[in-house]
Amino acid sequence: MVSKGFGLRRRGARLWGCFDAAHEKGAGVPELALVAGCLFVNIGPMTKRNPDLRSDDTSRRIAPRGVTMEEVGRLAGVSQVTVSRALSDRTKVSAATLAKIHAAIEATGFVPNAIAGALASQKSMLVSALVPSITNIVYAAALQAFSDVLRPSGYQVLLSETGFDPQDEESMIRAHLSRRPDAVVLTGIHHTDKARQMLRAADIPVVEIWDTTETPIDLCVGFSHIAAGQAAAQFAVERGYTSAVTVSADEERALRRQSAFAARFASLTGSDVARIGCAAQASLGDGRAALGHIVEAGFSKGTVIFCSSDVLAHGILTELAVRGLSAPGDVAVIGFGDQAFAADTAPALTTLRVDRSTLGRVAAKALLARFDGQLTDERVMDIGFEVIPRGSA
Amino acid sequence: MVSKGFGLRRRGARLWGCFDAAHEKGAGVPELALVAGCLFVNIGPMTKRNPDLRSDDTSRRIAPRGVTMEEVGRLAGVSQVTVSRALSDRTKVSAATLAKIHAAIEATGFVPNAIAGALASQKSMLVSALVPSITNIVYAAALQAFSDVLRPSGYQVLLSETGFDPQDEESMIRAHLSRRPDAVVLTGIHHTDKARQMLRAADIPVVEIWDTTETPIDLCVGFSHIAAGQAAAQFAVERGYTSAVTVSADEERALRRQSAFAARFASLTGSDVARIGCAAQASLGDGRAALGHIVEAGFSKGTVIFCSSDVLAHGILTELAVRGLSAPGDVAVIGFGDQAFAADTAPALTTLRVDRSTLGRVAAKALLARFDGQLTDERVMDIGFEVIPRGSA
DNA sequence: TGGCCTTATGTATGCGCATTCATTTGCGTT
DNA sequence: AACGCAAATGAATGCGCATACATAAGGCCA
Repeated sequence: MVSKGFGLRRRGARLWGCFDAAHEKGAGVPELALVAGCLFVNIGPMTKRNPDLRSDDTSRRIAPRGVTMEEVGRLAGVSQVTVSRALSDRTKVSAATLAKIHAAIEATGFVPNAIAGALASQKSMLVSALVPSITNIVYAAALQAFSDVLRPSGYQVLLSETGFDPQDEESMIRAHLSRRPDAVVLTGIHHTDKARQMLRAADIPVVEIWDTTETPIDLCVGFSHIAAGQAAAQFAVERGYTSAVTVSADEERALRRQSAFAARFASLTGSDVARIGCAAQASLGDGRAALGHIVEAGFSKGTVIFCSSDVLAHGILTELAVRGLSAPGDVAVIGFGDQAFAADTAPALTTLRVDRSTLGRVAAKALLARFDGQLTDERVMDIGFEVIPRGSA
Repeated sequence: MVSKGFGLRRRGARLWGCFDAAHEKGAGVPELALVAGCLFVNIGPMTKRNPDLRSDDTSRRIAPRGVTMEEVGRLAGVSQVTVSRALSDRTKVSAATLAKIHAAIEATGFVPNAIAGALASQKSMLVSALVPSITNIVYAAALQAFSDVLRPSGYQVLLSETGFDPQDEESMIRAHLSRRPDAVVLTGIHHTDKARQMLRAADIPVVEIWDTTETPIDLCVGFSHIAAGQAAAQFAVERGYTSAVTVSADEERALRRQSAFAARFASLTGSDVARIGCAAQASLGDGRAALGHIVEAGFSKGTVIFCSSDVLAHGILTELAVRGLSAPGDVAVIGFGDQAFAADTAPALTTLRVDRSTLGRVAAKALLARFDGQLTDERVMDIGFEVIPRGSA
């Protein structure tokens, strides 16, 4: 089935133009190159600090270090503080000084050391985000919006995948907290007790996203999966479908939607709702296979299939076409998420839209408000969802 | 088209079980709670350091700080160094001491401050990664594998999106370098001069991924997009197709594959290859539209369509079905990427596979080797690709 | 002219940890 | 008993920056 060999494999590098960083360190900046070239011998630990020698106390320095504010200041004829001030608020130094400092920065290629800044100021300008999977478009899209809102304010997002296991999440939380983020974003509302305890002790804003709860750790931005499942059932009944099957990924929130759909549909129509499950990361193939099961089990006229994701629904549509069936004529299909492709399937997919960008944006803005000292009484933000009726149901 | 209102919007939070972190700070740890509760008055700057008072020099401290090694040590009856040692290498302290330290850590909820550690050790244990888009599955998948390999060694990945503009990438690089990462991963081989200069000055490993080049900044892991395009053309010709159209996203690497395909196909068959373009983030709808253009322009028997991504190819297949045409009977379709759904389309998609996980893994292992002091002569690693013949061509 | 405020800059300090060197203790050896 | 050595621990130091406070130089008004 597979033909190999078109690609080159493990070709050794040809080192044309090869660059050796160590040799060019400080190039173009004679003053610094000189310093960098020095080799200081170990003169032993100083038994007391001698202020007069402080700036020359380079004992034990063997390897050249990066450019510091100290060096930039020396070049500009000012002290380290002035450089710091020039960078944090240009109005705090005179125009002439600012110009000299910028020139020195340009000449040295100075890049501020945010680690030192964070240690001194107790602000890391880092926000931790933990999601089950970055390859899942729904989390990635929310994070994209989240980062885009935070970035202009100088925050960077430290991202990690937790999988779907709270225990793994706990150890990731610990790792993240060691970096002293200014806030933490978690996916979902189920976390270990230990995790909640560590987060409380960290005493920083925490946002739980993708769900709502009456008992948030701190802030919460999401929507009700139960309401979503119920809304889909309501919609299906209003459209006149009298029988339903659910296909769901094995993932907590998806299962909650599935159950809510099934319960509401059953209570409205009196008919039992069959359930089909598949992996947590459901694929197009899973959807196709699910329809296979449904067809083989036999289904009545007027059946609707509620899927936990648009990908599964797309698989259902694909398999329907392959079998010469069509939606909604033979069976109706409802997806979830309103992913980019949902409007372009054939037929176009009826689905529930959750605005992932809004989710990320709202979470980010809530954090910025907190950083800004604003105390909101609104701790749980429900971004809702919409039923998007298209051709498939 | 859209029915709204099923979701609850902006519901105010009910603050049951509301938690106020500030009030519980240090709860369960009397010793620390006591310290945390103290309010130190400003006694002015010390004119000289008094070693005897050092540990009590908490002047100006108003807000309680986090637990430190110092405090853990105090509780365990040892010094800060010993705590540090216990955490970095448990064999460096006695078993009894280790136990006391662990007990103290447990009691205080101590989480090491990686910022301070990074400043002291000049190792941030952070690797920067810059990709055009995290919502693009191909980058996300590679990053997933990349992180998974680095994590066991204690490294975290700091991720940012650059879009497709080298200028934006440059400013992101600057922001990342300020965090003093231990390595940087970039997408592609086109970067601004300033960016290359900053990276050289940083004097850390740099990996360029998703492409190959004769002149890497440092390391390079990817494959040849030109070879890929040529391989697809070769395959198409071998399959007997005599006419070709290319559909490509407006993105540098995709365009390079397109050009290589077109050139090789033309040289092998003597026929001109038409080109259709679409947005950088090509969608299913773009693929459908592209087939619309192709059909309306008219196409001959034996035509193959080479797409820059599987998504576009999927769109082509979708539109073919809608128009009552089929692949490869009416036109053949070749995708690129071998995404998860490619094997499950109808017909299954013939495509070029690039192992995204391998890409990420190889890049990560190359970095670990460098961190480990291994100097490789192999700076460019070509992970190749494979043509995956399925039903569509 | 003296006092006072403002602007611009410098000095001193410590954030929390890793690291280097010094010290102590315990034990075996001659 | 004196010595040597290893294991365990402590003291001192600084990483690079932000911050609090101190100081200097003008400008303004009474």
